[in-house]
Amino acid sequence: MATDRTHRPATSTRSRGIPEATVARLPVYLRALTALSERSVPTVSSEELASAAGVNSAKLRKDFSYLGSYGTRGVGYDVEYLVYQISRELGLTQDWPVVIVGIGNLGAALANYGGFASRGFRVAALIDADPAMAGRPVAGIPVQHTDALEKIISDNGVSIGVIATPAGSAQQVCDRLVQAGVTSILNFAPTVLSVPEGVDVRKVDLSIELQILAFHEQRKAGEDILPEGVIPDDETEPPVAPPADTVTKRPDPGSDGDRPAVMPA
Amino acid sequence: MATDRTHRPATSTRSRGIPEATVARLPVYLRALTALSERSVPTVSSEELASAAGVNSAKLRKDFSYLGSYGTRGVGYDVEYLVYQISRELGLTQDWPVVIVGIGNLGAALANYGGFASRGFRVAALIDADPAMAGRPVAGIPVQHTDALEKIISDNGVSIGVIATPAGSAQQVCDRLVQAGVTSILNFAPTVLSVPEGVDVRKVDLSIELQILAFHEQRKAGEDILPEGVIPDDETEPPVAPPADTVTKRPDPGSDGDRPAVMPA
DNA sequence: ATGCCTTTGTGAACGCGTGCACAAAGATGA
DNA sequence: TCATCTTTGTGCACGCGTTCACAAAGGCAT
Repeated sequence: MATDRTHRPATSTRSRGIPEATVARLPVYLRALTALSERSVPTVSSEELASAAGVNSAKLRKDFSYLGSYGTRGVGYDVEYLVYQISRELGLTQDWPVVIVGIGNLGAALANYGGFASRGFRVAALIDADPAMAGRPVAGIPVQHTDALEKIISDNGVSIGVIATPAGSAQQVCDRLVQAGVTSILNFAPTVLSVPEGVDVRKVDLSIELQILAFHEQRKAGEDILPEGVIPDDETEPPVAPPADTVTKRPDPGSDGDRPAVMPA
Repeated sequence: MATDRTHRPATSTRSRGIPEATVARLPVYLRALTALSERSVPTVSSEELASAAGVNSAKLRKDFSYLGSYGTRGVGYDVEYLVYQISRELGLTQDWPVVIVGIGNLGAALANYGGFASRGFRVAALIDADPAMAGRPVAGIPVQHTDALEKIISDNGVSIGVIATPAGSAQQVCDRLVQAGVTSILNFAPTVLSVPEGVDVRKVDLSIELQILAFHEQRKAGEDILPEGVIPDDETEPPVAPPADTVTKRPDPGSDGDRPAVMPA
């Protein structure tokens, strides 16, 4: 999926003994547990919870073992207690003000997201470079101009920033965010961001996800046609020889890579 | 990033000898190469390209080695040729019709995404359960009602579906898509989808990404305060003892998990 | 033609993540 | 109190992914 394993913070250090892979699954467990909690289910076995979370029960038990021994043998896990423990471990018992930079289609959609507040995330501000957007309310929050970025970060003690700008301005926005004190960034722009040590970046990229699906899709289609074991080394003819000293300019690959996964405007 | 490594198709089989981790990076390389191509750069070294893609050069070379020997020692890789080879490997030389189900904020934003066409992805249809949406054009494409889902899939030969509905209807939509012939799904709804063998699902979940960032953020903050090596076993007091036979109902965890990462309506 | 220089392609080692399988622990009932 | 049954917690082995380090290969200048 998107954020993928294919998605890791630059720092792959094992924080407090908890493996990165486990951290990535904790929110999934938490969601399943919250659902059980709302149904007033008192306890769950690792088997049941694993099934709800779509993972192996042994993996789930090992994941929980990194947090501590919160289960009761012969019974299972206390739902409420586990919800609290995971929330605490993830840092969701405190308030996290976030800013969203780039209020286009996607930025606006993110601003309207209802799942923020319930998890301790609060949209502190919406920021856009377009002066025409300034003052206009989106999801009940007035959009502010990029000029005020540093002040907003500072005044609200923001440490998490969401970038939903076009790719062209993403690095610049990123630099300003980091300079202003942001140390965690969720990037929706289709660019590789370079950040100093100590800053975490997670990337969400629709285009990449679709391309990965296309790869597997193509493979499936190929298996239907080709007999087992045959390797189709070259389905179609190559356009030009590999060691071509003449530069063969492509017609126009279509202007891509300049906008985030979802067009901001 | 989001698309994680935490996010892998159910089938972790090594397709045609290409590791899953490599497949996930190919789109990144492709983007960097496309940028070079537009600047008419004829060749790149593994070092340069790796830097642009934000990876280790040895990793990049090994990744490319799974595709074949497309480089020239002492020189580097021919940009145009490599663009073609990666595109072909990813299946981007053909047309991929996709449908988007759930035209809320996020669905609409996705529909407006400009990066589809340039990569061979074409929005074949927009589908929503709300009758009031039917016929209304979004991004120049008229929204169709869910009733026509099966016919749309069939008529257009769609094999890739994007789910941007609330969590509550995601599984149902998924089942219908799969039943109609879709074998790859990009899921934006905050739910674990269960699909039959042979169907790939990738998940994009804003809430999870933020929670992972919060974890690392909390860890950073803790390091500043606590001395090295000290393990804070219990920063705050637990709300209730772990083996509580009395079911302690939580006040209200906030209704979450019923809407996708971005509110659809 | 020959030697030097650059860069690829890959063998090998290492570390992380996963899954198996079982011992330990607690509940439950007689 | 004791036996039994259920479920957790984890030691261990395996496989994938990453990285190092270097030999092989090709270009280029003399």
